[in-house]
Amino acid sequence: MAYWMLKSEPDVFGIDALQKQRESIWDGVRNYQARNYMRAMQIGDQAFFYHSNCEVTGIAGLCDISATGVADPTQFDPKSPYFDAKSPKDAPRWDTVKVRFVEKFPRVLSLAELKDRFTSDDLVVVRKGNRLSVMPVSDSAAIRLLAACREK
DNA sequence: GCCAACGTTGGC
DNA sequence: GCCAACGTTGGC
Repeated sequence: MAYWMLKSEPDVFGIDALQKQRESIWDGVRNYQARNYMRAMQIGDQAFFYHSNCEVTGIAGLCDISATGVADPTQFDPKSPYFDAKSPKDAPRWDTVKVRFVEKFPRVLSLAELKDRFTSDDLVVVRKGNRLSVMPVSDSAAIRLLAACREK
């Protein structure tokens, strides 16, 4: 089982929304590196849920991957901001995964704390200028992260 | 294939 | 709102 980190703006879709819905398609990713990571995901992998662009940025919860190889429907929807006219219907350019809620942490582990406790080699998300919305997390970093996230 | 211009992300 | 970082686009 592998670990990942998924970034989202909580005003658009945050850990509370996922908890309510239980499961959701992770749509709207339009970056090839991020897509390639999603293509490498396996059912049962776990992903840290990171809140970006908000009051307290940091890790808010945990989810797992419940489906892989899902074509992102927004790429074919002309009304969607994520519409991609160049994506062939028979070979969708943007596929994604479904995620399931696992847990919400007692508090958000802030970016400042992450920078305190982890180096950019441990965790891509603390790297300055990092804009990737889907990132791998090594097993060893994931174990340490889980423990840190569950502290009160 | 290079690179400048431009748009977007995201922390602060 | 500012700005650094970075991806994409398009002219050449």
